[in-house]
Amino acid sequence: MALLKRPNGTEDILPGSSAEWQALEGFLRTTAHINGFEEIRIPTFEQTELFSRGVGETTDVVQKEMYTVSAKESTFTLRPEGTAGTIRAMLQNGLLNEALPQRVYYILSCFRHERPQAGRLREFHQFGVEMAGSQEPTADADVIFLANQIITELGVKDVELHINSIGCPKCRRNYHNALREFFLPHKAELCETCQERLDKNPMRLLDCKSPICKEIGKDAPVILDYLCDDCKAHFEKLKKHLELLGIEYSVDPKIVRGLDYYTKTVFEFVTTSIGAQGTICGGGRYDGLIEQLGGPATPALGFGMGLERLLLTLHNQNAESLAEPDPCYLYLVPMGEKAAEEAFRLAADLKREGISAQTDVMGRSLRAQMKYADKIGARFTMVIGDNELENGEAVLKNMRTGEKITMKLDDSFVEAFFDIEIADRLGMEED
RNA sequence: GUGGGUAUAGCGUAGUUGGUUAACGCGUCAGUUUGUGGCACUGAAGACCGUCGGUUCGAAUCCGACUAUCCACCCCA
Repeated sequence: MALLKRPNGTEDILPGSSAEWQALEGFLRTTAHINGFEEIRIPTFEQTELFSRGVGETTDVVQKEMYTVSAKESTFTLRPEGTAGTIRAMLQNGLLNEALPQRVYYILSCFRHERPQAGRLREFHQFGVEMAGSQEPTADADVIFLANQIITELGVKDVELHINSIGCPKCRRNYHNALREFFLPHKAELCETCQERLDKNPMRLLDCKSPICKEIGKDAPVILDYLCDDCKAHFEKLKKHLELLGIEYSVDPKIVRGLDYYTKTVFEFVTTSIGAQGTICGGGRYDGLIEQLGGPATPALGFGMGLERLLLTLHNQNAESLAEPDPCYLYLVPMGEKAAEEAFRLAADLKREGISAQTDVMGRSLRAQMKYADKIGARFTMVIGDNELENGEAVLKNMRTGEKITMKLDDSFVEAFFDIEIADRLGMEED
């Protein structure tokens, strides 16, 4: 039988690294909570229209990257991002009728049919937050603070925060016209994609990597000069608050987000450590989205953080692992039928008390059992044979130090071992 | 969707100008007298050399297609 393989662009997270994922997720949860965000959990698939309406009909994500599946009489789409579904859930459950602002976070996987590459998967995991109800730039600073706190406390290096304002629909229209006017005379010289972009989304021209387009675009008009007074003031106040919080940033007028819903503030945390896909975190304000999805006109903003990219960055920077798997604490080594029964029962007693304990299920010799205990990193072992059963005493061996102590095999055993485990854990922390 | 690189045991690799039983390290399993792991030693299992087709007396080796994978474009987290 041929072996079935996992689909292209997906990953298995194996026992060796799941501890690290758990640690990361735990850290994200507590940090989000400290910042006033509570978890929301939403379905993996939604009605396709939610994304075409929310993310934008013309975006690449909607046009060519969605996994749309039909089941029976309906068709659904696997979420390509978290914002649309989260806003939908908030509206459907009336969260915007509660005290504002509403702050929610989520950890979920997203699906996009792209060609996989470094830092880009077809199923990837995202931590994201959304804050709804405030139009104040302080809200923007509040959200960026959380992203910044996460990245700095994880010890990620070589990350820069880039911010920009792409204005409200009004200023953007003016800017688009200015851009078209600027580039039109050079249209023939532009690369093929840029010729298309000129029509579809002229702001993308500024982001092109082709040297010719770059050269032509050098003196192109800058969005920041086209912002209306309101958007300009918003951006200025955001910058002031970032400075107030001691968050370093640079203004990058070339940042353009590919999802249609963004307005005013957009930002990215970018690293150079993981190849071409260096955006670890991206987000911004989307004041029009909630209304677009049929809710009351409500300003909001949020960000998404790619967890694979985050871990990839930490690994490439040789950061200390976030967590090591917790080992087995006591491995019982029985010799003989009777002892095996006793060891089996004893291991169960330990497990009921929350102590991770194992014993032989392979029918192995003493020597082989000791080797196995060593390989799985067991902290302690204890051999139990006929002598031990008779004397009611057994020798506990510390596998790290080789130290041996004799313990009574009566009712006091579990409690006594519990104390030893605590002492060992404390000792480990000191190392 | 468009480029380019790569494809040999679970992992990492070797395989000389096509030539007979495809090699090595790590890992796995068993053992080195049922009384204590790490080191060492002995042995074993494990590969239709990515798939299909072609050239040839003969292909892991040359050619083609496909698939997977990696990197980049595009796009985004």
